[in-house]
Amino acid sequence: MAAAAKKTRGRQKIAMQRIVNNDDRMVTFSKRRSGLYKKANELATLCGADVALLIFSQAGRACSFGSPSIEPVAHRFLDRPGPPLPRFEEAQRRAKINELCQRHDEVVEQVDALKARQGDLRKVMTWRKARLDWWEIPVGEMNRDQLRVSEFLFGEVAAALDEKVKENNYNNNNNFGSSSSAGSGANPGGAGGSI
Amino acid sequence: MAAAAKKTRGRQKIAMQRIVNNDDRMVTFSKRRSGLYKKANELATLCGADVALLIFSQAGRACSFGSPSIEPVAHRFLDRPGPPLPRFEEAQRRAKINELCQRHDEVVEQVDALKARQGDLRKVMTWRKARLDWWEIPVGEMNRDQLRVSEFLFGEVAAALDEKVKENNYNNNNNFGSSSSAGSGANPGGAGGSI
DNA sequence: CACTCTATCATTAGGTT
DNA sequence: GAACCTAATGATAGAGT
Repeated sequence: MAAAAKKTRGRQKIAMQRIVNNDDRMVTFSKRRSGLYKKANELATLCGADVALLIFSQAGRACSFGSPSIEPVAHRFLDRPGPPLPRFEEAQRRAKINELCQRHDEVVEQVDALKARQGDLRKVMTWRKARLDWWEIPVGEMNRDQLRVSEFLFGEVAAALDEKVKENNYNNNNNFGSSSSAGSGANPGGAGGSI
Repeated sequence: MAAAAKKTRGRQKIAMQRIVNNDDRMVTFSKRRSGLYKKANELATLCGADVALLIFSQAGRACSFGSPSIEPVAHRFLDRPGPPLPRFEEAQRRAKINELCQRHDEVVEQVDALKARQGDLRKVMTWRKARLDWWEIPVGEMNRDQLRVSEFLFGEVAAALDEKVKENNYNNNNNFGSSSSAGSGANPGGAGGSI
């Protein structure tokens, strides 16, 4: 019988040298940067390591990834040898992030399971309702942990939103998941939110 | 003819959580660190980017990779000259935001797909559109309800925890937090453990 | 430890929408 | 750009040396 025509050529080997075509290079940069973040996060998660990753695109745009975060790790390296940093709060924060990531993965697994079973929407609705109820708890009735969660999350959200709004002033792309920084184009003077 | 016995089991999937066994964890650390270096180098080569990678093993050993080298890239990131932007906090905050938002969007995506498969596509689209609109509103102009919604959206992953633990009771047994983080079973009731 | 081997899993180049 | 797809390439877990 006739061989079925392949739909795509699949992944092709590329030479390990600068990609000449601008579009291809930018696409590859974006894809591989995400891949690098993922790998870095996996290393931190699996091995309990602290990882900081700084990237400057060829255009000069700064991107970063850090576990637990950029600054402590970077300074820990740059300031060596020096007085050891107090690590208690860092550990605390990192534990939060890590557990959040772990639980996120569990959520993904659960969702996959639900998809596989096809048709148990009730659980999802229950799940979402429960989440809503959680945030409906009056502040006065929150316990200490809940308050801490609220403060932490909302502080981050507010900051991120603020940054995002600035970006939207000159860029239609308001995808919140983008890891791009504000970039130099938005703030010629450098006074803005660019890293 | 008789099938030859397989010599090895090949690569096996592992859970994305801290590797408990010390030897395995160290081996994985070494292997993946090398892999990360290679990936970072490929990103720098293919895309002409400057990359700095700092790693502290759990034992506190410092490792680094840099293209062209560590210190210039790191300082370029940490020491922004001139403009009044010595805000390291922003950098670390952004790193966390990016990571969390990417993961958040992934989960949202899963839920969207699930709902769409149920035939409720219209609601999903409406919801997503509304969600996009939120980002257009400056934080300072948000009313309390909008802030609460933003908080909810961002905290979706974290807030799912409790329900997730419950669901695990009849699906499969997950034991995360085997090391540093708080155990899951310890706080079944309500947002108890830290994020 | 570092390196090999191999089967398997994960990532991604190149398209398409 | 981002999301999705497919077919390859690439990375690596586990075991052995």
